[in-house]
Amino acid sequence: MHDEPTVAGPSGLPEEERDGEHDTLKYSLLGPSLTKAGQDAVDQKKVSEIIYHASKGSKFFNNEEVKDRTLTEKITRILARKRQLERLDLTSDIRRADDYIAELDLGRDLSQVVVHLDCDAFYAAVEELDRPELKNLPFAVGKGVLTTCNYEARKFGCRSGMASFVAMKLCPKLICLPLNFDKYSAKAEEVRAVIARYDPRFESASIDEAYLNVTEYCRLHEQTPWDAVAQMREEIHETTKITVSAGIAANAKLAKIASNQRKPNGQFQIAPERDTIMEFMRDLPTRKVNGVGRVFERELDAVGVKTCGDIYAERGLLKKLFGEKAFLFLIQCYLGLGRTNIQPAEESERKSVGTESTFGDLSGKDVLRAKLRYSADELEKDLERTQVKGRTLVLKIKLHTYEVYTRQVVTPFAVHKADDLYRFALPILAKLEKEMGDLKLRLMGLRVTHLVSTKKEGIDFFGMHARPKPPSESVKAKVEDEGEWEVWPEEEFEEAARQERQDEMNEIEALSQDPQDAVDRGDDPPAEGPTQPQASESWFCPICSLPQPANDRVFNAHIDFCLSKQTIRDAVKDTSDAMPDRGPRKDPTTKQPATVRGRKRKMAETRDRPLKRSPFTM
DNA sequence: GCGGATCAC
DNA sequence: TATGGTGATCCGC
Repeated sequence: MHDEPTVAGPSGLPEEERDGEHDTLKYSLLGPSLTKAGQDAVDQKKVSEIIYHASKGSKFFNNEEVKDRTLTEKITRILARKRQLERLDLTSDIRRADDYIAELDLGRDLSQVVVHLDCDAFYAAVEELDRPELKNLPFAVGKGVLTTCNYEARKFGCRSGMASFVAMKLCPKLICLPLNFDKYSAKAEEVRAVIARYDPRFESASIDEAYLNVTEYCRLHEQTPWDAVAQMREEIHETTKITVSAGIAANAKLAKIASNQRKPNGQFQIAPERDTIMEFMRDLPTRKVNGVGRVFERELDAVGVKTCGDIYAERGLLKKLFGEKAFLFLIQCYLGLGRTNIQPAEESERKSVGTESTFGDLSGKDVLRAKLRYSADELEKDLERTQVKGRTLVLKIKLHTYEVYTRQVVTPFAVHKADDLYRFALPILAKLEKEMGDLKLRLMGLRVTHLVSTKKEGIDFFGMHARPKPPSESVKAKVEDEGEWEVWPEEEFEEAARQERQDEMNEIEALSQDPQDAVDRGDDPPAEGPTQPQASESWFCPICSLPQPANDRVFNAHIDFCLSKQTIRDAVKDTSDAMPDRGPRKDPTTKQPATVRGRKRKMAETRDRPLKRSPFTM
């Protein structure tokens, strides 16, 4: 682990006394999965050196260096603030912290038995079932970057998230397999079928992790949690040939930590007693807690908090150093508190859908537009699967230097068609090109947020047709009291949706007769004088090619106005001129048939999709 | 609300 | 030679 004395990183010396300029960087380069199992017997110092020298000089490395320096500076500021605070009277902060601690401790719930299940090296384990000859060979899943690797490979220091070529330096015989998501999903379903017998309301945390509340199960079967979990693990292994590790505790946070203690193929219980829990947390490195990553670990380490027990001594400072949320989170770590309500993910919880892809360094306006078009096409597919559209569109780019930028626009209507995604994202890209000169990119991505459902019908697992959900109230109003189980007629739905979109366009047209009107409606304070386009500091609208003032709001207002003047077809034609080597596109107003396959995929995804929870809140 | 940063897996 | 994709949250502005 990282407390190996010879390894760089949070340990030993206080942040400011550490001499080796690259110690923190070397620690960082070890990757985010240090807490994962299988590394205990590995010489981390040696691994660190190999990674460091394999990476040195690369653009990736240079960017990591920059990030490391930035973090070091931030930590310097944190320490300065800490010294400043320590000269002040903190008794009231300490009292407030103590009040909060007392309140939480009083409400501590030890009545529930929560289990965290984690499949061991899941993707690798699934691959191994198909190819038993891999059993005792070091191998990994994932090209370019390892998604996971088996324990044989971990002996060499290989880890998930590691670049393949680095892993090959550590383990020249490493075999890298391509990903087979469908296979893993299918196997995950098998595992879930078993665990559902122990808690039908289990919660999928990811494809290979789940939380269960087995309180009821243990009561009904008069079984101890330990025995019930041992039996469940045995049953999972027998029926799926997959081994899982488990943590048993009074809440999700502790169960998660516990499941890491006896990996692989083991289980660990933290008794539901206050003193046992406090004792366990006292010596637990902060990094073991879900929500504390490499950065927060370093920051905490710098202020003298290495374990959860160390949090108490600094309780009067933490809020001012790290903010309210982090303070509350840390106090809960100190006390070993976490949520106890375990429940299945709900469909409605999704907040965004996006795609991104990495390619070799690319530049050139046309090439980048082709990439943007590709992103739009990919996103359209995902939006169809997930049955949503979004009112905000986010463009993400990563320069060849690994610097990341995101820019977003609020679209005049909720978008999901590739043509719309492309058209509304294009001005953002054009703007970035204006801002930063010709871009050389290694990644581009698109995401929509502020989602609106486009679900036409719900089909439950018995094939029954549930009441459809129209795209909005305005469309819904057009239909009389439809039956509870009636299917929304496809054509009528499409027509209504089309009409709604046209209405929205018309509304924009009406509101934007003069771009200045749109500007005036913005919530910027009124300018001193009317904003006139200034040729010297202007951008060019990618649609009408006229110069526009270099002001975000004005520019966006103009884009809205400009787009609203055009028919969709015109805009498509317009953009396709800048797009060589692309085949004919379908008419964007044409109805897309909802395929049976699409629906099946959607349902599978809905079940697979984990419920994302903030580790900072209960 | 936006953009950067962090985190999990 | 070469370092991922998806989604969420938090913070500072």
